[in-house]
Amino acid sequence: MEAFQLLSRGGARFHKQRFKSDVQLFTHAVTKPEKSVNAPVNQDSTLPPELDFFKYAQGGRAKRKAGNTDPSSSSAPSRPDVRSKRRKTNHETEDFDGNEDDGDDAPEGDALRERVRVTAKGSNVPPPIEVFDDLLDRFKIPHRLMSNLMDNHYKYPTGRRDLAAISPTGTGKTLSYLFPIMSLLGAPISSLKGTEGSGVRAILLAPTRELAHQIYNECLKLAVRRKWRVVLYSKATASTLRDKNARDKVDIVISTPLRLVASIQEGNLDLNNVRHLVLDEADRLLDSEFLAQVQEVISACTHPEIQKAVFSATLPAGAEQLAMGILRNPIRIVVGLKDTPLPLISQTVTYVADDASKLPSLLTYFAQPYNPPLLIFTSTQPRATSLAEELTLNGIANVDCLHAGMTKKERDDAVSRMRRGESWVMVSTEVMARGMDFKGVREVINYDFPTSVQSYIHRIGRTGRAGRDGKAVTYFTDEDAPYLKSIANVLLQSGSSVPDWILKLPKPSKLKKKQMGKIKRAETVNAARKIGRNDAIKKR
DNA sequence: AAAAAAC
Repeated sequence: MEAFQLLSRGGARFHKQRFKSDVQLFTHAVTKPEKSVNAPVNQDSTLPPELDFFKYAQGGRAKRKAGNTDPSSSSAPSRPDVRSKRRKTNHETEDFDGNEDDGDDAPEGDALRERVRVTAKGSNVPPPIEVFDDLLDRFKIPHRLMSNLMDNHYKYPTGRRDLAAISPTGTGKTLSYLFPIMSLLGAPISSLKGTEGSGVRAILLAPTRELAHQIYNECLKLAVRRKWRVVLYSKATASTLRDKNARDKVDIVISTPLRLVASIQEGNLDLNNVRHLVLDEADRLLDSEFLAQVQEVISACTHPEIQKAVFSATLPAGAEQLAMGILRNPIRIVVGLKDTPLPLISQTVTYVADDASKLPSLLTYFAQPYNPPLLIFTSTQPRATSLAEELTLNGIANVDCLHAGMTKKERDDAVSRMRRGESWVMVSTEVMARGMDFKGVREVINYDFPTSVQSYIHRIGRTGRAGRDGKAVTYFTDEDAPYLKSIANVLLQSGSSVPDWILKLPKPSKLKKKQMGKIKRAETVNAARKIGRNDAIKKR
């Protein structure tokens, strides 16, 4: 399977004239690299602003610890300061390796990858493309697909290669797998007269219904004016596909894992013709609650030529190991730095003492002018519901709520209101944390402290998308103290500043964390007793 | 370390 790389995607507005001049600039910079060596020009200035996801990176990137766990850095003889690496050209890097070449023999694409901070590993990694037109030269891209892409205002390709792709939030991962898949499938199965077997050829998995739906919408945009059958898998669509003839006309299925597993077990779905399997938000799909389901889907995909790909902005070591076990001879691509948010997002943390002080703080915030729409995260469903009610009672306009305890219709309606710009304040749980792309969101508030670094990175990644900047505020209480430092490190790595005293916090020992847990539990039990909820105690 | 999400 031919693999290729996309480099970056632009936002919603598209001016053909501007696009042209940007492309010329871009190409110029690549064909004459020696100029950029001598000239003290920041190479990044040749990037169109939408593409420069790291434009505010100066401060923070250098602070990343030398001993970071990113394996992509291990090939360097010593770890140079990130800031100087950023200005370093391909030539300089080679001198560093003792290579006397003037760079002309460097593997094609290395300079480009360096400039856009993409690292690629694996055998026979094809050179990246830098504009979509390069695809036409190197691959057989159906014309309709290409023109549908242009009609949808995609400006630049983004980092992608089949198999393991790690790229920050809002950098265009969805397109980077949809486009190659649709291109490689070539034509809808209904027009192929059996040459490609029968049955669905691509499965896209996502951890939430909302995300699956969003991927579906993106997919439909690329399928305009072609007879693709793209199915957003649900109870309803599953039942229309009980008939094998109907099933054989389907090209792409987008689903959450459990829905798919249910159909497989009922014998109402066969995945033996699947050529492309994508795990979006892979680390989430590979964590313990989803793992068995995902493995069942994978083992149902029996076609020998299947290409599997995992995508996420975060991939902790455990998840990566699982992923590597699933993938065959994978290429691993990292855009920017793994497990690090974009410097486009300016992050702050706010001390609020205890839970009771959170609402007053938030209301103070709302007393000042703010930039809707706003996304607020809470730790539980009831807290999301009650905070939304509380805000409405306090006169905040157009407050909405979304969590998985609501009905499908309620959830769908909430997302549509958000998409139409009718929600100004959306209070939500982890459901909204990953993948969701609401273009206008300029600010995220973590009302409740996130339960992991990954959760933090994904939550704040709802803003700062497609090259726009964003703001993220995180409330923390005394109880959150043991986890504060790990989040503070994330802020530092991505260019936001952190008060000194937080950095001086001792690294919490496992014992201390345990004690905090016990205190928390005791408090909860006491609170439950007070309101006579003994059932709540038993549950725990 | 822990809630949420998946049917």
